[in-house]
Amino acid sequence: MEHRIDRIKKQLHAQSYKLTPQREATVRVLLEREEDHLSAEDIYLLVKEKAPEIGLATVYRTLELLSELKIVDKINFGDGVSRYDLRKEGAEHFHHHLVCIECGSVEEVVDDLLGDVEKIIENDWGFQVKDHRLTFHGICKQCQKATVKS
Amino acid sequence: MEHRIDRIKKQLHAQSYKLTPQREATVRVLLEREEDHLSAEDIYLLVKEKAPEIGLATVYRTLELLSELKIVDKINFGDGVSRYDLRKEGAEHFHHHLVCIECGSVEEVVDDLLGDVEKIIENDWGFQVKDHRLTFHGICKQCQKATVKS
DNA sequence: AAACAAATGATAATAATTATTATTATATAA
DNA sequence: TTATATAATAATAATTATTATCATTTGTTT
Repeated sequence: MEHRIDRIKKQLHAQSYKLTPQREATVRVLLEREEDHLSAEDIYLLVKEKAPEIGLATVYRTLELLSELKIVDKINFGDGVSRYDLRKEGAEHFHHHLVCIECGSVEEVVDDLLGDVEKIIENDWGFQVKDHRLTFHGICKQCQKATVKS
Repeated sequence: MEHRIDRIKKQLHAQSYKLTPQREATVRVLLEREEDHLSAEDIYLLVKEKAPEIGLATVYRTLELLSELKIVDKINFGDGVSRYDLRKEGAEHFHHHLVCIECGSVEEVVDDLLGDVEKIIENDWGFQVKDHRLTFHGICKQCQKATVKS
């Protein structure tokens, strides 16, 4: 964990931003809850446990900054809320998501499955791909089992 | 166009909803501007030209209804606004989008490029895919040319 | 220590969306 | 056809997420 904090610190410094205590507390929450897809409000409440004096606006500002530096990805699953997701270390692209329409669970797919598709987009459409967002909506393993049973 | 209105009318009736004049006006706007990706506010203003007495809430309600019936897809490109996109006739899945990070233009990719990827998701993850959202962010043809010139 | 810039906290403002409510249109049953 | 239930609507209030403002604090440089 400290290693990753360090890396993020360097990424910030490279653009002459500092890792303030508030920013560090926010990053720590993101690291601890890496599997989750937290909203700004969620993150705010969790950061408050570590640093009760922090303001909501600071959390938003920090997330915005981390977003610009591609340290986190801002994603929206269709409810009106933005969620923030740490990029895996060294990952060039944003990972994919499987959203269950029954139970609302969100699973991450880290493999990049879009290599071929991106080639098609670049060759046939002349569109230079920089990043992607891919989300599948469907029924997760658990909910499939539940349906069979009932 | 009348043919497609008719189809939508039937889809509504099948769930015992009616195609009221307000709903029809909304659908007509969506059909006329099929290539665009309009926000609820955009649609409201356009519908008002046909039916000036319509209320914004009705447009929202209509779009919500059409969304549930999978007649339109609600999509969010990262600005805080939901956009509404008619499904192509007979299309099983939502089409893909190419969003230019320079000029903001949005291009549609109607071909379904995800067949193989969906198979992987179903086989390896045991996730039963019902629909997908795929958006590429990058630089469109026009902006690439512009960059070379300058 | 003085001066400057960056970052923060508190809170006001904004924008998108949803809820409420009274009214109107539509369909149904006597 | 008229009475009655139901669905849909317009207007607008309320809510929610996010952004902007601004006074204060922190940290850095000279």
